[in-house]
Amino acid sequence: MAVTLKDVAALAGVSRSAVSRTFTEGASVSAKTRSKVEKAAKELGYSPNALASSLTTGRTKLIGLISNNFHNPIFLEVFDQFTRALQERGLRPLIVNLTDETEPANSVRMLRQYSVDAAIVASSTLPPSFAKAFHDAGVPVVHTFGRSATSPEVHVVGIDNVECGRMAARELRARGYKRIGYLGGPKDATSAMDRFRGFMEEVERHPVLEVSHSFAGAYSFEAGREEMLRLLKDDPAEGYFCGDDILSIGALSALSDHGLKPGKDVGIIGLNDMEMSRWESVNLTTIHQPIKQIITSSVDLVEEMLKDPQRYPEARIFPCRLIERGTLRPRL
Amino acid sequence: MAVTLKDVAALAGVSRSAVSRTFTEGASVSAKTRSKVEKAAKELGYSPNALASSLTTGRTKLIGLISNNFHNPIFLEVFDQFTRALQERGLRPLIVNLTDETEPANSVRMLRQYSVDAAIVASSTLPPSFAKAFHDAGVPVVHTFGRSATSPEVHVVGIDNVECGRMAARELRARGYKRIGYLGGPKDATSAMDRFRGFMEEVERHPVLEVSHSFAGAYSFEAGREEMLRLLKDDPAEGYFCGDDILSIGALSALSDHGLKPGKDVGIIGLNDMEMSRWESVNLTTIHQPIKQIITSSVDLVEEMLKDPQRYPEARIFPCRLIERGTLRPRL
DNA sequence: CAACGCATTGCAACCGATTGCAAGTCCGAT
DNA sequence: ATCGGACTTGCAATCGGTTGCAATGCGTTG
Repeated sequence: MAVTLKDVAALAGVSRSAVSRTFTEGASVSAKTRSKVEKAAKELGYSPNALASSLTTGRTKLIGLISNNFHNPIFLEVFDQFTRALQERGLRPLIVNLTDETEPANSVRMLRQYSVDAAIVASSTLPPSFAKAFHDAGVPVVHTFGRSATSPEVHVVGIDNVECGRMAARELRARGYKRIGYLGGPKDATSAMDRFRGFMEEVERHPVLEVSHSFAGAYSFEAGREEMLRLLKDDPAEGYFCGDDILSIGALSALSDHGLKPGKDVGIIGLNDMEMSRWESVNLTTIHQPIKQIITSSVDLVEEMLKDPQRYPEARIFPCRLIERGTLRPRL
Repeated sequence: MAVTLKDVAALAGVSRSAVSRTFTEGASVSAKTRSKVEKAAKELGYSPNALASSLTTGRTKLIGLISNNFHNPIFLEVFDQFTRALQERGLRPLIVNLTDETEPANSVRMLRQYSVDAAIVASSTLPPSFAKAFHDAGVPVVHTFGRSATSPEVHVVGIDNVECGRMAARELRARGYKRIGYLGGPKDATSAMDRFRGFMEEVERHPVLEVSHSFAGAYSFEAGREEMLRLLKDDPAEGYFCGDDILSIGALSALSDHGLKPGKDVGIIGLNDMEMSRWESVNLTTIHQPIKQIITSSVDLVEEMLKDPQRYPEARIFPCRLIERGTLRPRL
């Protein structure tokens, strides 16, 4: 059915090796042979079978992209950036949607079956052990948005979530909020835990602050909204750090239900600075996470690993910064 | 490096064929051999190389998923559904992000290089000829969200955009809007054209209606907002059909800038019924497109094609329905 | 006990490419 | 005219599996 090396070789009147060589960078072929082959290839509409060649070269240019976050709009930006960045380098994203899986075994097996050159775990909720499983199975891996560590077991690219937690607490305090709350993502998400830890660290340095906390069921609008509705039934705090912009937006929706004005009646600070947070109707004060740089850097790292699979694990942590908008009252 | 058939065969003391056969459904192996092989395989942590086997079987279970719409939040839902549906059937999504490409040649070549079993073009903007290019190159293809036709050249799954345009016009008229407008997606998007056509068809049946139209630069929040800001400078219509929810949401943001209340001062009806449209702060009256059914049906169709590549092309068109929320005034 | 039939097994060719090696070609230099 | 060296080229083995075919072994039957 499909046109193969052999067909081209036959038409061009050369050996199969000659054809192979005209299609591989830096191989030794005369101009004459090359042009004969190219002519024949064009005539037949030949393009080399990447999978067959992977057998001998050991490279597929396939990169597993594993994620479990298909409900947070920020991930549309993430996918866009990742697929672009990979494509620009001639790499092909093979997607794994974890849905509710938290065990790496299946993904590891599947990606090994397809001989991916490397894997990217794009998730702020999965523990380091998840990414480690790929490493242990011999699949080079980068954990993007993973838990930062001073001595990581696998490559990690992302932000310092603990520091972000501190930053949020500092901001709330700087604006005179006394009774403050943390409204985090799922309790078992590493990012939710780390942000919480940093938040509490900072709070505890200032005994005057009164603190409460709760965890939403997911990083999603609905979860944020529901959690805030629940909080509003009791005795809500004056200002909240929501562990993610989409939670914040859910929370804002709950506030509006109760006729409360964000930034005036209740303070909200998010994290991510996603596109939507800039919308006038949202106008969320938030901590900016440099998504684009993180992703570019992740893919750079993937390329480095392809060159040197033994590369010593590295953590690339990017700084975050406050984006002042309308959901926190001004600094005192 | 990796464990191969041969290693397992050696350890189990059988031939390579025997190992291969224990891993292929319905092959003839005795229980004794099978258990020996399984034991050896487990011991070595063997799992078959899907790419190598694809060489002889001609099946990779790789499905190309091609899209150009990474800025419309609806596509997060789309990707989630697609990746899930494919995985459930043991198929693997290989993503192609078209960014700004509109020529199929590159994608076709790439997907052929990776011997995908089939391709799904998920786009409401690309013309039928785009999907046809895959078909012509011998890659079975389904065009999801593609232009519907009575005699399609390739499989199409989606909605009748012309009818949606009519429906929108009918609704605006039924609510007493006289000066109405179409605010569509990009001029060259098939969905934008078709919705416009239906809209105009219906309008022309009622000479009392005064109509205007314009096309946004993209299916995105920013584009919708900008277009509406531009319209508000002149002499805006009383009610608009926005070609997509995300355009509508952009438009709503522009209205709010001008202190205009949707549903009261200006009517807006969208199309898609994405998650966000249900948010209280949005509360968009819109035409629901049954995304989930469309995607499930698309993947079903892919499976059918794998069984019978010569399958006669088919259009599966799903009905849409109005979702009444707050951005259109009540029916007269 | 021999012959038969069937399930199981291994051999070897093949899928579409790459690559080390040895043979062949071409050229200029002596 | 001869030689040496640098390029080209094709052969054949290989990557990790699959599969048609023939051989083997087994139990059963007459």
